[in-house]
Parts: sequence; C-alpha cells; structure tokens
Amino acid sequence: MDTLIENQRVAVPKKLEKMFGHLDYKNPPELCPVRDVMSVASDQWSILILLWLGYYPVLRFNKLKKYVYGISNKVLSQRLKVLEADGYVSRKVYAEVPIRVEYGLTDFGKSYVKRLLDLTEWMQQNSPKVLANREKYGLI
Amino acid sequence: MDTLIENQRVAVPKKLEKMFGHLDYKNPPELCPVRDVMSVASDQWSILILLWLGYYPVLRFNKLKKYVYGISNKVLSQRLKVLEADGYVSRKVYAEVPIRVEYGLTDFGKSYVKRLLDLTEWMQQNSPKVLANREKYGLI
DNA sequence: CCGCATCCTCTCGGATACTG
DNA sequence: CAGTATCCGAGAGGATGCGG
Repeated sequence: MDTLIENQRVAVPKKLEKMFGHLDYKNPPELCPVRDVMSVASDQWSILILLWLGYYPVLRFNKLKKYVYGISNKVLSQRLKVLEADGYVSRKVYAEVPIRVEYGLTDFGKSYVKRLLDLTEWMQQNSPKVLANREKYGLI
Repeated sequence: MDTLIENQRVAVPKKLEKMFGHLDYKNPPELCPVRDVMSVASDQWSILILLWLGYYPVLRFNKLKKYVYGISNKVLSQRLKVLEADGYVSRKVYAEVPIRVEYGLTDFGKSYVKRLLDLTEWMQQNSPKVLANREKYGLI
C-alpha cells in the first residue's frame, strides 16, 4: 500500500508480520480466520467456562453454571455447544436416571486454556493498575 | 467448600489457585477485577484496535478506522475512550487546522499487547484446526 | 479531520416454565 | 438433571449528518 510507509513499525515485527497477513484490512473480516476463531474463543462467557473446565477436569451442567456466576441456562448451553463444535470442549453423556452429562476440556482445549491463563494472569496482576488508571482518568 | 473435593484438580495448580481466588463463584462478578478488566481488554473490537496500534506506533482516527475493518465511528471512538481511560492507549491532539489526533500505545498498553499477540498467534496457527473441527461436527 | 448526536434496528441475553 | 422453548426488554451497534 502507498501509505504504509508513513509510519515506522514497532520492534516486534516477526510476529506482527505473520499476524497481520490475516488482519489486513483488505481482507474482509468474514474471510479472516483469526477474527472468526476469536469471536468464539475470546467471548466473555466462553473464557470463564474454559477456565473453570481447566480448573476441574470434569464438570456437570449445573455445577458449571454455579461456578460461572451469573450465566443463564440459555447462554451456557449455547456456549458449550459452540465450544464443543470448535473442539475445545468434550461432552460425555451417561444414560442414567436422572441423566448425567460431564463436560471437560479436550487436549486442544487444554492447549488453548494454557494461553488463556497467561492472559488472565496478566489481567489479575494488572487489574489494580487498570482500576487506578480509570480512577485518575475520571478525576481529570 | 464442601463439594470442591469431588473432582481432582488439574496439574497446573499454582497459576490456577491464584486466578480462581478472583473467579470464585462466591464473589459476585461485579467485585471481580479480572472480569472487569477482561470486559474491556478482551472485547473483539478492542483487541483489533490494540493490535493495529501495536503494529503502527501512531495512527490517526480515520486510518485506524480503515485498518479495523468494519468498525463504525461510534464504536471506534467509544472503544478508544475506554482504552484510554484504562491506560492502554495514548491520545495526542495537535491543534492544527484541520485538527490532527494521534493514537498510540502506552507502555502499559504495549505490555498487554505482547500477551495479546501470544494469544492471537495461537489462534492464527490453530484456526485451520478449529475450522476443521467445526466442519466435522456439522457433518455428524 | 475528528468525533459527537441522533435515530433506529436488531440481536443478545435474562427469566420462566416445561419436557425427556 | 440437562437442557429447550418462549417471551420480552435492554442496549449494542450501524448510518447519517452536523459542529468544532
């Protein structure tokens, strides 16, 4: 592009170059797999679900609902279905009475949760700073 | 808790223990700083904005709008305001005519984008797998 | 050029009740 | 117990036009 040269690039170019092949604004978003995958994997509720499933190897529907505080039946089952379809979550049904369904992470899901934990760990460590920033910003 | 012992914990306990102090379902979500910070920092549009600002050290409003393909005026300025308030983004106004406004990352923002890149890099590498999973799931 | 104000649409998500 | 079905309200977000 003509204007791309206007600005200098930051110093971590390798990663970025690779990333922005996909995020290039000339590619319509519906063709960008990263945005596609992201829309599922970085959804607020999905993150919480995945984290809890990372914590407990196996959780049943209502247990999960209790842990993912505030989530509704509808959203929980929606998210679980999508997360299963995308390969993060496994679902095992036991034909007992009453029925028992156990959710867990696939190996793929575990590998994602590992990354996710790095991010949320950062958030946890830095949340005081963010809240302080927000405070300060409000006062100016 | 009584029921916490029912399931075994996964093998990465250190990180998780720390995390789940905050994600404990006994803490209402509005008191959980991680969920709070996350709601801004892992928003779909915010991620794209931050990534582009990580790519170019400085971007003006309309340039940014072009790169973050599909975003509207309203959402872009909303997100920028919040991201600025939370300390990720810097905003510099030049009193020229016509006015010029330059957006960039703060050091804090850069440290977050670094983590973010790990995640999106994972997504980029694994998006084929996700799409394949999704495909397969649909066919069953 | 930046970005707010307005309007209007439309999807997401909450609550509840019900079934295999 | 594990969800689905239905209804409904809130609010996110798109489009546009204007003002600083």
